[in-house]
Amino acid sequence: MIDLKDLRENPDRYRNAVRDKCMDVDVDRLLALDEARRAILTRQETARSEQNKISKEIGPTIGQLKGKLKGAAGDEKDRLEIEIATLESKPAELKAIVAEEERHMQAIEPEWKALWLQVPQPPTDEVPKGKGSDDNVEVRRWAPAGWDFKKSFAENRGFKPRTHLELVKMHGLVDFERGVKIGGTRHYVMWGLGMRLHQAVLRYAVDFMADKRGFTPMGVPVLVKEECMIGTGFFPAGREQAYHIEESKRGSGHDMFLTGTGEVGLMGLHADEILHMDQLPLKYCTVSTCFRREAGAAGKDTAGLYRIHQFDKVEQIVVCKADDAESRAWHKQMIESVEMILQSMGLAYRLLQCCTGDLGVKNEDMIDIESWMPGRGANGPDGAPTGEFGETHSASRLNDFQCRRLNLRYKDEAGKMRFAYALNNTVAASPRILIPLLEMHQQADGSVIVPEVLRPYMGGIAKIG
RNA sequence: GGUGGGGUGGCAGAGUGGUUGAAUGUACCGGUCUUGAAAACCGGCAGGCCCGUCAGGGUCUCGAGGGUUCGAAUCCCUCCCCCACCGCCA
Repeated sequence: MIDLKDLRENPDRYRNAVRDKCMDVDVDRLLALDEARRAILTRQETARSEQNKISKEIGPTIGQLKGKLKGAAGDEKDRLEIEIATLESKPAELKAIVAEEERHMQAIEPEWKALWLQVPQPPTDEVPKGKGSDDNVEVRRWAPAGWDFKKSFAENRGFKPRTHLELVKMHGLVDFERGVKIGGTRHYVMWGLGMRLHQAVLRYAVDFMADKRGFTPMGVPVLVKEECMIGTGFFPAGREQAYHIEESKRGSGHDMFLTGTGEVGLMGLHADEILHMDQLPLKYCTVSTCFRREAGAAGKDTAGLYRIHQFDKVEQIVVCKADDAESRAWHKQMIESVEMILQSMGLAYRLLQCCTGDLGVKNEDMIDIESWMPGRGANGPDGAPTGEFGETHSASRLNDFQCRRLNLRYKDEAGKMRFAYALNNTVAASPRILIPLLEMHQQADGSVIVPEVLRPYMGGIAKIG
């Protein structure tokens, strides 16, 4: 969530942010509500102040009189009762004002809060303006030795590629039919070596982050409270995307939501905390099962492992000082980790600078990493797919947007309270990453070479099939 | 799931209707003393919001929400969480 004071002082900054991110938030309505709210607050507090003052003045007197009343009788008793009643009537008027303003407040506060939560983090200046993913700008690409992006798979490798769908079927790595039987559409069963490969990628990614990059591995809840979803910025916008467990409907407890990324649990860890400067930066990673309803994606990527309701993901987050240069440095480093992993697995990829229209509410800057998937895209003249990049990673800088919502602060050198800056980035999401992994390492006979870095996690198996 | 106990400042721990945003201890920060450290002593030490150029003022917060009252950390209701024991159990 954004800083309301900044909104008041620089409303255009946020009007532009809404426009550039192609969102629909009535910033001016929020400004009007905010002003009305402050006016109410002022009136209410003035009345309260008066009330407290009177209360302090007459309170002890009433106490004394009531004490006397206990032992009094006859005329004396009547006199005391009247005196007490007179004193007590004084604050009644003020109490009415407070209650009145409270009603006004309740009339506007829900809308005020709802709008506030929707105002997006403004993109940084260098983020290219654009409407959506088509306007993202390629930053650079990388391919393993012997792979030329300009050539087709067949030209590169000397044979027609199979899609990951064919490969997993051929080796019995994934069973889609039974997955659907058990869980419905967009479900699957990882089978045998398929499961081992899936686990190998995840284990490798966690170990890499822990051993080579100094990130602390964590296990965090994937079933979380609503405030965690709001705090991390996924709600209200992403409400339709999350599975909702309505425990409260059973008469007790609170509702819960299944997280779509480990980021939620990792960032929720220090919500409402004031960290000591030297605890920063926090460098955490986690592997967690991720759940996504894929609402609104009906009919899109229906086949295969690309778009599914449940998957596993190694995620990394950094919480650092409120410093732009530091945030950028961490962003670079986090992306570097991903590149090292992709390169070590021999996967071709490209980095995209996402345009304003492709950013979410919470980020000010985002780099997507897309891996080359030979089995995607339309069929070429040889009847084989021409291949296509598919998003496998996303690295965001959130400024203080998320920590502000989570109320995650630290005291800076000067002793000033500040909201920390946050970043997050996919390390490896599987089984989606298995698509390029299988397709890029397939051999003419359909067997698949297991990248060397994964073999220790596969019991030494070097080839599938 | 049952029964009982409990949620107060970084931690510990007072406080059961009225100058208590909260005693005291401890931790932490600054100072005195010391060659240095420790000890001792002195001082400081919650956050949000609103108003104000500043100085400062006001208001809210004692698990959360609601209620009673002129006034609530203190009384009532609902919920959440923690601890102990019993039952059940991956």
